[in-house]
Amino acid sequence: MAKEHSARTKLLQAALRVIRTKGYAATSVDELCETAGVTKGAFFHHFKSKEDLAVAAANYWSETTGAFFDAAPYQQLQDPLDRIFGYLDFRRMILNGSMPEITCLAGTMVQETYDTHPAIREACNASISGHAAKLAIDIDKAIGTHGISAEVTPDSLALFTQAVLQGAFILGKARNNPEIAAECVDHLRRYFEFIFQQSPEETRHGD
Amino acid sequence: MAKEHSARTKLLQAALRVIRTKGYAATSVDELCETAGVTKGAFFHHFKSKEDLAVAAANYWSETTGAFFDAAPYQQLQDPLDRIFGYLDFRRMILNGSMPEITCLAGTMVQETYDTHPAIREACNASISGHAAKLAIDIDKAIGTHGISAEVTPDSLALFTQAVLQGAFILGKARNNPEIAAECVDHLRRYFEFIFQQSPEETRHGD
DNA sequence: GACACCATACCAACCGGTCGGTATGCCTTG
DNA sequence: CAAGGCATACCGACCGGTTGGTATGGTGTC
Repeated sequence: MAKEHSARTKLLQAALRVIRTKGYAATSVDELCETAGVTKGAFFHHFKSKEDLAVAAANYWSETTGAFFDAAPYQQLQDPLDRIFGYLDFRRMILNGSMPEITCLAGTMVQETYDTHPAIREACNASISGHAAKLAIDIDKAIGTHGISAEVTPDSLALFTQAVLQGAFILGKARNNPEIAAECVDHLRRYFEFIFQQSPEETRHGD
Repeated sequence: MAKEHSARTKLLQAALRVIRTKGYAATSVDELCETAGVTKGAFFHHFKSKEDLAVAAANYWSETTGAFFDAAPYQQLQDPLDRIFGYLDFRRMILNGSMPEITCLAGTMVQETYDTHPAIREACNASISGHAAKLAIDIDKAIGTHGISAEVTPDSLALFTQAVLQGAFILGKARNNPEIAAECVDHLRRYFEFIFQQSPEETRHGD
């Protein structure tokens, strides 16, 4: 159904790049077609509307990023707590690049569509909440094996990590500098160290 | 220069409401005029372009929110650390309302304009970074009077609070529920408690 | 009468979406 | 295997409506 270099896939990849750069509303169908190197006819053959493309792009985003994190090296660690810190260090490490490359499509789109395009909102929510749910599993296990000092639920804490990341992207965009995003992840990591009562020296830090 | 019910002010207030609901690009000049109850002639008399309106709206946002937080009751507290927790509890308290009412104009606009409209990006950055700078002053004082366990800078920590808030808004929009935003502020408060070594019972909690 | 303030009429460019048509390949039937 | 039948993939001209922006003229106030 989804060959590698079909017009549909090229349009989805173009959508990731363009929408992350200028948002959903400012992205025109014509520009998408030009970036993908296909015609308008191809666009409306595969997607019944611009909104439909946005939903498909959010789902495509969920699939590709899901596979990306599933294949990350930290997933091989046995201890769930190690995987959590591995995840945080990994997220900090991949903050290298330009803003359109490192930001989240779902977070960008949902900002301007949550009230006007329910279908897009739901697809973006599935992407963000689904990603958090995977992390919540490890958090739950880590609480079971390592204990915890504060009363926090795995789901709430996992969603908080996504909030920090989304906010870090906004700060990075506003200041035109991804560095601040890395600092935010550092704070987030320190919060996890506090919660799981680890000294900062006990685990290796990103750089 | 800025009478209370002038066409200019009505347009700025309309911009806050509409742009926070559907974003900058999806907001048309016509809709802004209709919402404000003025004509297009008035719009282009006061603003030389749509982008100019956006910059003015971001500055208007900085002014009004700045005055709002300056007048908040927690500012009367003597201890800078009390003011910090007062700020966090206040931010949590004002998370009542619909998403367009409680979200940040600057954070919403900068997402879709950072790469294409430098003037808007800079105005949004001034709003967010300026707000953080005020908080950083109290953080700096609190570190001086109370000490601190981890090595964090006031600026970095203040910006982190803004990242959490911005991310909390995105989560709230994605899940169509402001409640998750409040939970994020709870986590943020706990992080501050860890950093300043306060037990959670020592200070009064929001509700 | 100069100026700020605003209303009305209008424009060219661009928008999302439609439509008639073509190229290709697979399946079926003889 | 030849031919018919049909589905998928794609093309690009075209459409009505909307866009940000302009041009011009009126009206109240100093």
